Amino acid sequence: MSDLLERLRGRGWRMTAQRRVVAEVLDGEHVHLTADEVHARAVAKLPEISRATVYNTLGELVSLGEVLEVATDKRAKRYDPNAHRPHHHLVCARCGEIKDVHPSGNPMADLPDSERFGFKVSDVEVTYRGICPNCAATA
Amino acid sequence: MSDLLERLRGRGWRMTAQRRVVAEVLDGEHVHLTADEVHARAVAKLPEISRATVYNTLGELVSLGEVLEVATDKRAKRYDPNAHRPHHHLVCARCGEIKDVHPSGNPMADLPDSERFGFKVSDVEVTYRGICPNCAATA
DNA sequence: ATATGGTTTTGGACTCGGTCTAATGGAGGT
DNA sequence: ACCTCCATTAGACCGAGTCCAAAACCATAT
Ligand SMILES: [Mn+2]
Ligand SMILES: [Mn+2]
Ligand SMILES: [Zn+2]
Ligand SMILES: [Zn+2]
Repeated sequence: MSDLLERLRGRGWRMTAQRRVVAEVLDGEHVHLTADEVHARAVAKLPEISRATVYNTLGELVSLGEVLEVATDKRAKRYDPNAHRPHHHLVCARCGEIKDVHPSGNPMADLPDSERFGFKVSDVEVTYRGICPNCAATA
Repeated sequence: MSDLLERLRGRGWRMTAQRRVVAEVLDGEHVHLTADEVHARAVAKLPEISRATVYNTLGELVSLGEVLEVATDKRAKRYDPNAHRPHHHLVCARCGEIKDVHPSGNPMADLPDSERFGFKVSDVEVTYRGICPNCAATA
């Protein structure tokens, strides 16, 4: 049973068949699907769900803070249900696979005042890039 | 006179009026223009330059390693002529202004082996987000 | 100077990811 | 049952970017 689903129910979010399948599709570890991937998997469970509803629902989940938008490549945004434990990403430059990672160290502290240009800095995002074992084998 | 222009000439890149204006537009510090911004500024100097040529030229400059693509927001890619001194970015969450920054520390070393999932990790990209002084004032 | 052929430029059609809208449907509250 | 919202839907629309075939341009050979 989906963690996300539990939390949403707990928050009194109105549950519908469509919203349920979207939440179900987004369950798991290292899940970073595009909207169209979510739609494809949702259709498998509920054939008539529309693309618009998937976008609407994803947008709401993001507003609720239950899902994160991840923009690791310059193509489609990806949706990440792992919103409650802060993490960064490791991306395969060939196939695009994305893993959640938890680097040690605090990059925030590594930005000296002289490099802040008067900004109030509130957030830092780290993206590692490389080649996944699968792609390395299929070189 | 443009540093970029010098380097391109030195590499024997065929220079044309269109390519020159694109290279000129891309000169300077903390420059991170979208393709359409480059086009707009190029048109000011050479009224009939086409959008396609701007895209072609930017693509070539990227292939040559003379310009970097930066994807700090999920909208248009930005083009960064500061390709020869590695750096990261500080982005204003409100207006989108982008500064080049040089954090201390080595985020690469902060990713333990147990968090690499067998990837051959080759690159890391750090994006700081905050509010620029200008936007803070206009709150 | 002219001819030749490869390279560059161009406008427009096209794709892709995403948003918006107006109409329809359905869940709850009375 | 009825009414009022909210959710869902199809499809039009949009911005960023790519692709293509035709035209213009440039370097060189003659
Ligand atoms: Mn993640
Ligand atoms: Mn930069
Ligand atoms: Zn891979
Ligand atoms: Zn700002």
